[in-house]
Amino acid sequence: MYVTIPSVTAPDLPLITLPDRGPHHAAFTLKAGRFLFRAGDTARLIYYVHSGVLRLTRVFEDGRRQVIAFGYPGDVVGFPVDGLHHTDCDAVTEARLQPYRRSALETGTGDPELHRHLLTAALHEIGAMQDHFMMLGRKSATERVASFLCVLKERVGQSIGSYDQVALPMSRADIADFLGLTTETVSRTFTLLRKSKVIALHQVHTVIIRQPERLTALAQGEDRLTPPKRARAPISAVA
Amino acid sequence: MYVTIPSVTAPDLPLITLPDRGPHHAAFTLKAGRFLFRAGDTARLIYYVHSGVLRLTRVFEDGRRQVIAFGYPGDVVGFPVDGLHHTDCDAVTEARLQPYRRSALETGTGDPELHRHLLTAALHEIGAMQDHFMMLGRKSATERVASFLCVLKERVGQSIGSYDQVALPMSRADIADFLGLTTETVSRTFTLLRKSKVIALHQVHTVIIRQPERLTALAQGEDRLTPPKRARAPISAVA
DNA sequence: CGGGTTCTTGACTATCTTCAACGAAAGTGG
DNA sequence: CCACTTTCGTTGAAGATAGTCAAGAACCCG
Repeated sequence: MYVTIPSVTAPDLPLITLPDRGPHHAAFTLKAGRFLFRAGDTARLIYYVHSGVLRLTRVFEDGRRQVIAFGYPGDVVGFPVDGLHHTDCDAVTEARLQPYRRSALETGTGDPELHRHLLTAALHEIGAMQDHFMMLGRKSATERVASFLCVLKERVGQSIGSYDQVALPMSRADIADFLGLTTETVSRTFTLLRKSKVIALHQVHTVIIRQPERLTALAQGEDRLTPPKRARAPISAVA
Repeated sequence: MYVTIPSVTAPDLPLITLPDRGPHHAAFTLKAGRFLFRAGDTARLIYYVHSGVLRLTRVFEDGRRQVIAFGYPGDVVGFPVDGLHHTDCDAVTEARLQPYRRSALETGTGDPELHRHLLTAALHEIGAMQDHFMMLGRKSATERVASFLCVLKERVGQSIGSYDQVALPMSRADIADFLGLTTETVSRTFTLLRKSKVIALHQVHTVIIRQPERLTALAQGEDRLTPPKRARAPISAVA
C-alpha cells in the first residue's frame, strides 16, 4: 500500500482473489513481528496478502530507515529484482498469506490467468509508487499524514455510527518512516488534527475521522491547520 | 532512471536490446520538448529508449510538480496502469524510441522472449523506485544531489583525461522536481560542491567529477560539505 | 504492579524554502 | 549579425517547516 492521490486513483482496485494451488503453496499465517523475507534473499515466492498487515522496509548502514510500503489485504508483496528480494518484509500484525511461485509471475507457463493477475498487480504497484513519489517529494507533513489517513480510510475504514474509524496497527515510527518524517512530527501532526477536530483518537492506534471532507482537503493542500498560537507570555517589560 | 543506492544496485543491468518488429513498430525519433504521452492517455504502446533523455512527470492542480523519472537509454517507459498512462512524458533531448505493443508486456502470446524482457524491465522499475524512496524520504539536499550525480556518472559518464564528465541536459528545475527540492537549493548545492572542489562546472549543463570518492561519500552521508562561514562583518560596535 | 517501550510535548536549532534581485544564456526579429 | 526580450541560473536575506534533544506521560506486557 502506498499513498496515492485520491481522486486520480482507480476508486476500487478489484481485489484480486487468487485460487489455491495445491499443498505446496497453501496459504499460511505469519505471526506479528516475524520476517517473511529479507533484502538479498533469493525470491522463490511472491505473496498475496489475504489478511493482516505487512511492512516492507529498507535501511541504510547508518540506521536511517524507510518503510517502502505496507502490505494490506489485496496487495501482492515480494516482487523480485533479478531473482532477489529487494526489501525486508515482516508482519505488523498476524497475517494470512497466499504464496505463489515466482515463476507464476515471470513465465506465463502453467496458469495464464494467474500470470495476468500477478502482472496486473506489478503494474499497479508501479503506478501506486509513482503517486507516492509526489507525497515524499512535494507534500508537507500535514498533507502526508492527512493523505495517509485518507487512504487507510478508503481501504480499511470501518463505519461506526456516523463516523469512519481507521485502525493504525503500526507504530508512529513506522508511519514516520513511511512518510519521510520523524515520530515527533507525526505525533505533533496527529495532535494538531485532533485539536482541530478533524480526527479523534479513540485509542492511540485507532483514529476516528470526524471531518472527512476537511481531511481530504488537507491531504491535497486545499486547507491548512492553524498552528496553535503559543500563549503569549506576559513579558510586557517594554510595553 | 531513478537514483538508487550505489552499492546495492546490480552493477550493470544488462541493457536490454530488443529486436525490431516490423514497420508498424519501427523505431522513431521524438524531438526535444515534444510529448510522447500524457497522464490519462490510453496506453497502446510502451517504449524502449535507444538514445536521448525523456522526462516523466506528474503535476498537482496547484502546480507542484514531481519528476517521477528520467528515461535514459536502456530504460523502458510507459508502463500502463489499467491500460492508461499514469504520467506525462516528454523529451528532454531528442530521443530515439522503440515502441512495443502494450500487449507484448501484458500477454505472453506472440513473442515470449520480448515478453520476458519487458517484464524484467517492469520488475527492475519496481526495485529502482523502491531505492528512490530512500532518497526522497530520508536524504538531505546534499546527499540527493550527490547521489544524482553519482548515478549519472555510472550510467552516462564520459571519461575525459583523468576525470569523468557528466552531461545534465535537463534544467535545474527538472533536477529539483526530481529530487524533491527547489531550484535554488539545487543551485546552491552545486555551488557548494564546486567550491569544495568535488565537482567543476564545465558548462552549466556539464559537470566534471573531480573527486569521485568524495562524491560517493557525500551521497551516502559519510561526509559533509562545510558550509562556507560567512565572512564575519566587523560590526565591532560593542567590543 | 513494575519496567520498558511507545507516544507526546516543549524548547531550540538546522535545513530548506520563499521572496527578491541580478547576471548569464538563449531565443527572436529586424 | 546585433539588439532586444525572455528564460534560466545564481546569490542573498529572511522566514517557515521539520528535525533534534530532552523530559514526562501513557501504554503494554509479563
